[in-house]
Amino acid sequence: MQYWLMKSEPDEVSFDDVMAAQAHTVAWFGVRNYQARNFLRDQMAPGDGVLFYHSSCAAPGVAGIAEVASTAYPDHSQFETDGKYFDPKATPDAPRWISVDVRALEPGRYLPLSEMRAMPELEDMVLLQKGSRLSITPVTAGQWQAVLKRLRQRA
DNA sequence: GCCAACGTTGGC
DNA sequence: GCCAACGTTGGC
Repeated sequence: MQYWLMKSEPDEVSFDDVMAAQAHTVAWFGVRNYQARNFLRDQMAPGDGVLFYHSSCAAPGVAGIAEVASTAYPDHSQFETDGKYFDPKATPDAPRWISVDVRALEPGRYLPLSEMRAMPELEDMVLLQKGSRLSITPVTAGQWQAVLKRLRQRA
């Protein structure tokens, strides 16, 4: 069992959007970075823990707890010729980009980035390293525990 | 394989 | 909107 932090722009897909979706589950598509793709393809497994992070918004931070809900499969959006995620070099026989399904489990107290930066347990978190901008980053068990503890504190 | 130019991310 | 940091592209 591994843990991850996955970034989403709440204007696109917020944690509440996923909670409201059928079975609290959505396809995670649109990852167009090879390192993040490789995490999806090679390392993620159903049941892995996911910190659902809101980026590019007024108060970035972790909005809730989710889990990986499928094995990896080709990202449909790479074949949609009219879509912004279309990749002309991808073919159904040789897909480039990968999706997994993500299921929302538990909304938390919103944990802002500013507060995360002040937590000594998160000092080494990949998300918080200078220049880090990967949309999917690994989280250690210790970091996971520290974040969950905060998310579950009463508001 | 190098590297300059360009594009994107994302916090502020 | 700014800008630092990083990734990708493509000429050579």
